[in-house]
Amino acid sequence: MSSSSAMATSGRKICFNTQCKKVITEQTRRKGWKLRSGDHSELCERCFSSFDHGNFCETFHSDAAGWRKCESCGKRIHCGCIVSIPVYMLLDVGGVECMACVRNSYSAVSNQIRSPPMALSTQLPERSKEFPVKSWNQVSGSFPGQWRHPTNIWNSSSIQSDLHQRLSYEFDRPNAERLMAGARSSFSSQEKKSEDIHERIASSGPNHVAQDMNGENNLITVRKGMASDPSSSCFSGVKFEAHQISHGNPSVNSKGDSRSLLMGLPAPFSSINGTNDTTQVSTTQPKRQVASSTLSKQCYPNSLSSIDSTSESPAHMRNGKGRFDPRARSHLLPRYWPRITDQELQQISGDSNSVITPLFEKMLSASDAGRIGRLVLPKKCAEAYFPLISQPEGLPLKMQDANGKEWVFQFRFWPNNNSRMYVLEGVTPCIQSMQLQAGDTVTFSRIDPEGKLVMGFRKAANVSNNEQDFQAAKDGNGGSTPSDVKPNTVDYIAIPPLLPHKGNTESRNQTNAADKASWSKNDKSEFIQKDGCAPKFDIALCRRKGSFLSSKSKRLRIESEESIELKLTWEEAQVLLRPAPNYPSNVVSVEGHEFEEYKEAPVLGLPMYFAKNPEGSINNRWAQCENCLKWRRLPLDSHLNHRWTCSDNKWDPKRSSCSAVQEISAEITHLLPSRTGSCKRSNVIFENENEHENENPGVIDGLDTLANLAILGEGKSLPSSSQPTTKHPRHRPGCTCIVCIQPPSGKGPKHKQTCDCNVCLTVKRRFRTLMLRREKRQSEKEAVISWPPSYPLRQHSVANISPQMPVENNVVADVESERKRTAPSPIKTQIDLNLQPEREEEPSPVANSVSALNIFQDSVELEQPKHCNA
DNA sequence: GTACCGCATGGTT
DNA sequence: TAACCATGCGGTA
Repeated sequence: MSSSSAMATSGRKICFNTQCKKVITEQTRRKGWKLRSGDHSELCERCFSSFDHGNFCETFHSDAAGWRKCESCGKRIHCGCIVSIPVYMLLDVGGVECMACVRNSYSAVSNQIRSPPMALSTQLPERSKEFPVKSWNQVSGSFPGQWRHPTNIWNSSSIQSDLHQRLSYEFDRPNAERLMAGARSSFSSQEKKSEDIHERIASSGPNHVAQDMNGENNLITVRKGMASDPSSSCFSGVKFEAHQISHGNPSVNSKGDSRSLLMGLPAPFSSINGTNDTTQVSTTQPKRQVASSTLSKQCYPNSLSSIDSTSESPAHMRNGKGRFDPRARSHLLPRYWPRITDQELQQISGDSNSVITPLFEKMLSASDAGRIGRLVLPKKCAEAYFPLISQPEGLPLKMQDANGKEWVFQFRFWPNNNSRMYVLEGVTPCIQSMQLQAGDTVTFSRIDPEGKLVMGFRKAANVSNNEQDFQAAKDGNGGSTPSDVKPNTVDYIAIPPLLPHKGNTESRNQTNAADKASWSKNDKSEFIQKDGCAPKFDIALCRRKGSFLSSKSKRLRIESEESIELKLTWEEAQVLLRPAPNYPSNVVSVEGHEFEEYKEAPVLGLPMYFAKNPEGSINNRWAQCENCLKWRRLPLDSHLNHRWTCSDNKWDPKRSSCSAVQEISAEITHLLPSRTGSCKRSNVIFENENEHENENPGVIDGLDTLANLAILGEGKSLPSSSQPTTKHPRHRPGCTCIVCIQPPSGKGPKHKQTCDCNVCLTVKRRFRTLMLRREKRQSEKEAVISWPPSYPLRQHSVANISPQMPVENNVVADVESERKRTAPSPIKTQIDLNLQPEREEEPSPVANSVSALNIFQDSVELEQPKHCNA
């Protein structure tokens, strides 16, 4: 530049290309890339040709640094050079993409999402195919007087930023925050301003929505719509810009620069001018296109049927029968976005040539589907698509169902908090005819050109992958009532504890049990599993229900036998949680409760078992390969990795491969079936592998620890407080829970019958509950379980009694004998590891967490009565 | 006593 | 904090 300038006075310049230095004259110089000063580089013809063909950098900078490859096509891009700035885009996910690929990806999306009859598509020649990557030389014209890296403008990491800037330019609103406040809030805040627009739309009927959009006077309408909804359809913005452009200098907007054109005109509508050469506009097209592309995606994040999914693409995408109303969708909450499938559209449209415009959908709430016969309509939907009503009485609204049957509902509203609450009255017959219930979804569409409203439906149980519920769960309102969630209630229950985030056993228990407690206080009848579906483990649902159940809404409180069962399953699952490798867990004590805190998401591992021989002594350890699920016999003192597979079976080379057959053993054959079903393990001890990693091979859950210490005759010294405890798996040194505060079997002071210490109270209380449960279950189990056949449970239990322990401290597992006891002895019972007696019956989170844990522990312990020294 | 109507309340976003 | 909306609830037929 300097050299060029220096020679300017003489009328001769040298080529801006430092590797050229050719003298150029007025006749031979060509404008190259834009400089930071706003001027343009001046090139000789040869260099310009290279520049114009897009290979300038390859020609002159091939040895320079800063070369990268297009993530899509692999084409080399000189990202470290001002010359190449316009020819690539920084990807949000990292990396770069050449404009050709950007264009292609945009075209694919654009072709999918664009509604054919867009207003300006007829006004503007669609020249999106002319995507002159080579023409980036003209980008400079877009930024007079300032240096702006295009990527700063277009390649922001967030799509919203794209929109942000774009809208801020389009509407000349420097404070773009106003525009970018988000679809919801901004629309709300601007709603009053745009009310006139809405009134126009609403008063003119549903059809006029589209008409407005397509009308000649759409400039104001769209513009206001945009102003009212900054996140609104990119199409609106597009049209606005195109409109503006079509009526004026395409390169100059109201601000007097070309940014409006630059920002707003999407590729399909680009190159609209005839006066300026294509390249002048096209220099911004690539960026524009990307912005539009990403913007489009942003505008329709869940338009599964319209963009992302080919299988569910709406009919109009293929046969032109249906189309979405992008403007309208943009200002609706996502949960109301219509997601009508081909099938549904086909059903609605039949064989006619009508155009179906899905308007919105709504998941039926309990009250919607109830007998009241009122379907609450989302306000914005009602105002956008249904006729304007000024009186609360509203007006009758004809609606056709998917079968062509016509219904008449009363469309009305109630004044509510200075607003309106729109309802459709008289929907009960229709809903009943569709056999809809809470949780199902009704869809509203419009058939054009008749303008007929169509009400379709989608059964919740039929929703693929429960996306709909996800939406409802995510959005809260949509599926927040107990009956709403009927079809997937189990999912809702199962999820929260499964979230493998930083947490701990007890806190999870608390949460879990807290939910249970709250649910139990509510309507159990609402909780019915649809179609008798068994509870499922669904990770995807985990996520959504995690957020779902985090809600405090009492509407979500549900209880059922199924839920309890699933919670138990979760309780089991907790034991499978292991700290992530290299991230040992911390244990913190909060108000006397131990919390295991994972620094990283814990790993779900498979359990290990200690198999006992008929005499009750542990003779083998079994672990399950996490790949092939085969059981392998391990030494008792084996130390396992966090994720144990057959290949880790160094103790048995023959079975150190998943291909090796599983060892046939009576232990394992009895072990395996015991893992499934509601019956808990029989004669196996469930061990948390994590505990083993503490190098305590004998560590077994809770009382198992104590019992087996006795069984194994470990009259060893007590673990010091500084040593890893051998107590409850979830306990660590410093734990003050009831288990940890008491001495191991045979140690410490003995408790008298009248002792009312915390431990004894716990035992008393716990025993009562336990025995009731045991009594209930024992009859079932005795009919099924006979391990070992020659050693009935009672004998086995007795066999487990440590000779070290005082008789009165032993647990006698004989249910019959226990049943006869009216007052449980504090010294002839089992210990509830974490129970706080004074809270057990309270529906507090803590109490319930304890209960939840105990249920699981009980289930484990039921056939494994153990000793305690209370 | 029941069903309906209309508004109020409060949870959720 | 405001808006939305699911549902509760009192009044009335």
